[in-house]
Amino acid sequence: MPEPRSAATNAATEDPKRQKILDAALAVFCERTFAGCNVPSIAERAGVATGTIYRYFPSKEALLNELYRTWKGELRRRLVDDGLRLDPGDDARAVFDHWWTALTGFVCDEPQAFEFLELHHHEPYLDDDSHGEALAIDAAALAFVEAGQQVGALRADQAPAVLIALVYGALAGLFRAHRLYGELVGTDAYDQAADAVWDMVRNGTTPDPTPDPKDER
Amino acid sequence: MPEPRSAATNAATEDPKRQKILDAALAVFCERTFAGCNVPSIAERAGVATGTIYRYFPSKEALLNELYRTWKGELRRRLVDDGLRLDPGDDARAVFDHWWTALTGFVCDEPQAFEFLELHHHEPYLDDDSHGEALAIDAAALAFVEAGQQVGALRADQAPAVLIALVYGALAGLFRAHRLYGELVGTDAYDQAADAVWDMVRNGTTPDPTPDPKDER
Amino acid sequence: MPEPRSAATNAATEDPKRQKILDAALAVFCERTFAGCNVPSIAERAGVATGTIYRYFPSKEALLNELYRTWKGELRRRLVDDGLRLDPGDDARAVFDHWWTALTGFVCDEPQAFEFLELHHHEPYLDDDSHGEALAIDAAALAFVEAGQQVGALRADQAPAVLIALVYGALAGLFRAHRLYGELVGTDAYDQAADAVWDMVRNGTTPDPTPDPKDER
Amino acid sequence: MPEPRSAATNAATEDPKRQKILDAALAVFCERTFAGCNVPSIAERAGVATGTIYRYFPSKEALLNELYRTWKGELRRRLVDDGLRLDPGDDARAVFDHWWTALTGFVCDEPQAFEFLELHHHEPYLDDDSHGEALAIDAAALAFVEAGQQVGALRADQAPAVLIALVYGALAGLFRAHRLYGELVGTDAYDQAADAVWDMVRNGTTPDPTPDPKDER
DNA sequence: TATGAATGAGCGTTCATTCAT
DNA sequence: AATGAATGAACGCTCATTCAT
Repeated sequence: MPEPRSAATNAATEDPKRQKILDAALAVFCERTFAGCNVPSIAERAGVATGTIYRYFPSKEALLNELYRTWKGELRRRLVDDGLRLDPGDDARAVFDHWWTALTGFVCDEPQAFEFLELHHHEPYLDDDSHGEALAIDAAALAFVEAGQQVGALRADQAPAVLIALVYGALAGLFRAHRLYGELVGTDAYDQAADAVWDMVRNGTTPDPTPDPKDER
Repeated sequence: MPEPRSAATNAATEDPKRQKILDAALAVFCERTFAGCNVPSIAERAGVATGTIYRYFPSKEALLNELYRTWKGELRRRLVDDGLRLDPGDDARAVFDHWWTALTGFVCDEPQAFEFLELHHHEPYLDDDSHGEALAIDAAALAFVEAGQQVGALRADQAPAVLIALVYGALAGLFRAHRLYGELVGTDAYDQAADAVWDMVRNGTTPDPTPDPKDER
Repeated sequence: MPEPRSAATNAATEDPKRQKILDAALAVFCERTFAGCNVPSIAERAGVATGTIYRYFPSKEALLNELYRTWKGELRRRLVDDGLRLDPGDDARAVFDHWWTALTGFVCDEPQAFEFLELHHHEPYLDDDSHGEALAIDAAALAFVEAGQQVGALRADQAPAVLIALVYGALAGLFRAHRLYGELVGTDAYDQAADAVWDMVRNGTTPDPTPDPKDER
Repeated sequence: MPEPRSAATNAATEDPKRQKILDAALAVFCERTFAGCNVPSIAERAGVATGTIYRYFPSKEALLNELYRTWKGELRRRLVDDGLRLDPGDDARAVFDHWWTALTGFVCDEPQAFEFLELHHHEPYLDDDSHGEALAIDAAALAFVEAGQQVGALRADQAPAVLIALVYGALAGLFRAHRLYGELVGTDAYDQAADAVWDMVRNGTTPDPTPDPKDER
């Protein structure tokens, strides 16, 4: 069982200088995107010489992929590995809450990492390992949603992939609003939004009480 | 009902070669992002020589901004200008449907444009006009949501900006899933998702009947 | 005997549009130098389309050379051809005055042409014809100066080429000062300077009356 | 007497690679002018890669200005700073000799630098520092000439600026002849020409004995 | 091991020249 | 004959990467 400590505790990441470079790259990639920044700016942010970067990473692209793999992996760990500890008898809302908490926990603990992932998920520079990490999350989420639908806890009028996309998208939207309009959308908004997002995916929301509520049941 | 003619019908965009360059740039920016592509690749896609680009646009950056302004403007037109035609007496769900239809209509009619906007909303290269177009949409959406909350149609336990972020984010999530897993998430998913998204923002969803889990079934 | 009318009256230069291009090029070359300007700027100044320039001149370089040849030729005409009309019995100061007047006349009548010649005499783009025109002037001047030295009118302590260089250089210096500090150095300065320049080249200036003036005689 | 060490002994110019680039640029600017040459040709001449130029100078234009400022400054040093060491009691010819020697010394020691200055004094790319250096020389020369005129040593029938222009122009003319017809005009011509140039500016040349042409012989 | 100067391919952009109209 | 849009080689400059120190 993996240790749930920070992503920095990867096997490969014991070297503190290596970590400083990764942190600096994360920050710079967020500010200017992968293609929009240059390697010396990462080195400067890390407090090392440009050449030093190439002692730890074979290329700028490899740095991107390591970062992507690491943080997408950390997200997966929070979502999936901890998810396995859930009691199968837990009710649906508890399962949802677990997922939402894991998601928002990641976003609040590592906002830069989340922004980085959002910003670079479509880069043609990502390698198969990076994509694999993303797919692993999707697969786990899919299984949970399908189970939730089968027990009637989650609405069945949407494909599982759609529900996942809606939830993840809603979180990403919240995050973006938080970044842009920090004053209007505080970090507590993530918790408060749980109810609304749950209403989107749960089964049994009362339909619009338009003509005859009985028909709807 | 919005006219489905393309945003290309702008006054400034009658010149077909200019339009070919804009279309090519849209495609290339989507595939490789602004900073990740080079001008000759846009020229090649447009079927013109590199120098020709500069007869129509003063710089690569100007091309990005024209594209951003044009398409964000088209989205605003669909959302806001047509929105004004709504009868103020329309009920909340009808207003929501209008917005959702306008949003998904744009996404389905111009998927590349939507992807481009999603991909470049954070670029430091965007000028004031481009940002202004984005702010105009936000302002209009905010007004609608506040009105909806005041008449009790939209849930009041979330800040207006949060509701907007959740809805827009859900759509963007859907779109991304559609791009990645086209087979699982068809284009009809946009319409079907309307109910789920509406449940997220409307007022009056039955609270979870926590006391008695049996009802949940 | 050539007609002393303006240089524009060359055989090849009857076409007024051709002349407009030459005039525009002269102005633009003066302002920004040959290598520092572009062809469209010449066309704009001439009031023609860019392509039209190439109906009259095979290349930008050919335009430079035609201009150089034409104006250096005009200068030669003023200096040499008119010089032949001088009565061989004229005294030396009259000969000098003739040359100085021809030189300053050219500078005052065609300041832009003179500036152009000064600015481009060293260009590697000049062809043999252009250089030939320059050499023709030098040769004629050389003959006059040698004659002047032999009859004792011009100082013999300097090589003929040196005297020519000093006079021409003094004029060019005057011209440059006139351009830069127009207020301090008016156009009448050219005439006034004749005495000073003549004192530089004539024979028989009293040497410094240092010890014994008698010795000097 | 000025120290004949090169201007390269500037504080900012200790770095030998930087100096190699400056030297190469000087040579290439002389051969092809600023606008007529490209940066790779300078790099090749300096024996470095193109990119290396930009480690030492922010732009091609900055290279031009550094060169102009440096060499115009060196000329000023030779003319003005050493000029202050003159004994105020020195007679006018001695003052003139000092200036002429300083001028010709610079031309003979640094012919390329002089040619560069002559070739680029009119560039629109020169910055304020560069122009300032040129103005400093003019101002110093002006003061000396005005003083010379007031004590009656220099001719008063010409404006001070005119006398300066004539002398500097004569030197430049000599230099140009030396470059073009090296065989006819040797480097010793600079010294020999001092008498002639002095006769141009000093007071008290015998006026032409016009009354009796016989004396002229 | 760490540095940062050096490299040169590749970038965004310009411009002499061409050619369909 | 004249136009000016189009071309693409060449420009000034940047930057991922290398390597002598």
